[in-house]
Amino acid sequence: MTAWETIREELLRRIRARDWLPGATIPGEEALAIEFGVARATMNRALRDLADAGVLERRRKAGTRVALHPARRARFDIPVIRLEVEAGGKVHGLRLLHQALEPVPADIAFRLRLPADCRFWHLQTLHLADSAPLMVEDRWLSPHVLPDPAPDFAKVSVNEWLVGNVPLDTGSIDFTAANATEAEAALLGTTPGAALFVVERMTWTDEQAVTHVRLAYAPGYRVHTLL
Amino acid sequence: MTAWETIREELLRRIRARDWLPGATIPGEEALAIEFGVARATMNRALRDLADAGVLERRRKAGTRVALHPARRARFDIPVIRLEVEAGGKVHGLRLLHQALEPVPADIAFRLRLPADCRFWHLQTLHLADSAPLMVEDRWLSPHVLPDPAPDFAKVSVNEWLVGNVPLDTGSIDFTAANATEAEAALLGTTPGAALFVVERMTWTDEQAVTHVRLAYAPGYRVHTLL
DNA sequence: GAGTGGTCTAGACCACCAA
DNA sequence: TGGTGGTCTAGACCACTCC
Repeated sequence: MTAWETIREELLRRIRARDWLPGATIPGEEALAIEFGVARATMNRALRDLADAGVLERRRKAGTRVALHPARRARFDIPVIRLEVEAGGKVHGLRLLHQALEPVPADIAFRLRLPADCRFWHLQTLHLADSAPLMVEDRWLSPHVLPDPAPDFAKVSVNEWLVGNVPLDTGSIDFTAANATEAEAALLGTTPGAALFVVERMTWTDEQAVTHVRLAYAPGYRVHTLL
Repeated sequence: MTAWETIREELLRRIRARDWLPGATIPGEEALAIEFGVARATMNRALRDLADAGVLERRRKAGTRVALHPARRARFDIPVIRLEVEAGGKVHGLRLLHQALEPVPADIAFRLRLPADCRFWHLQTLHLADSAPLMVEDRWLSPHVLPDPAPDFAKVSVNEWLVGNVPLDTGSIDFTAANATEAEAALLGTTPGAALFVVERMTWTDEQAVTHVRLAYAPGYRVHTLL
């Protein structure tokens, strides 16, 4: 355990032991550095780490306070389907179900900040784990990012091709739930109406929409994060 | 923009422009520090930030490499229901539906690492936004953490009482989807079988299980994160 | 063993913002 | 406008791990 980690644990202990109450101002960086016998930079590292985690709130002049609602932030690993499947000791499979240039539906065009009447590649793919259906991917992909002989998405997952070939910029991820349509249920081997965990990702590069993808997972799937 | 942030952006630009390919080793900290004309600590800050974000992978002796699957990690704010409701300009309401000491169900006891035949407080609460049902909370709470005159959970949300009064330690969050039971549907004003977004949190303090809570949100709810 | 990143120091200047 | 956190430097030693 390094010095700044040890200090961070001690600061956390004081907060959890309620030596420092939520909302209270704690001593300044310099005072704490002297108390713990370290350089200010080391104390800064510990304090900044707790501020990043949402445990402390820091402002110049105002000082450092204990957050009123601690542990408000967490990290999670964005699921990468192939790695997830292979981590479970299974083989990842793909089945490209549909690929065509089609007008982007209005709601998706709006969320991608696209003008009306855009045509994107519409791709539907079934992902398998050891031949068991795991997830249905419904993607709208800008034709402007594809090279002239387009890649064969029956062999390479669109996602993996993108991360390897298109410089991504900004993006967002949403998590929600949806009832399985009849088509989804048939593909995933479940019943229509079953609750599916849905991930929606959008990405832009250089202000240009690249892709919108909706991943609907078979029942039982869950995202797990430690605090 | 500070120096280390400027450097981070330039490093990101090189990665996205494919000057540095995924998997490739990039120059060492010291070499880059010289190139950018900054101290090694400043360069370290930029490189460490990208490694935290999952863009770079760093190992002693082996050097720094561009990650094969960039942007694999993201942060999100753990939803705090009352704040979320109030951020939407609405009033957060509570209705305590059930409170009793009951044996913990086997599956939850197992996940909380509890011995068999434990009795916890079982609390069911309906959360409202401007009197519209928003979320059903089903919680198992260790009786050991409550003071003798127990708090009135009809007035204070259990969650808010906990973060204010119990030193929390480790925990986990899961996201999944579930079909609404008849009881849930009635409470949330939807139909049985509707797909609900479900958050499950568990917390321990000092190796002792504190609580297991399952939050089932009304249809339409989503968690949103920027990348 | 040797090269790389990880940490730490003592000091300095700066940016922000509450008083 | 002064106090606080944010950043930066030049240098040092250490810890890990690949060779």
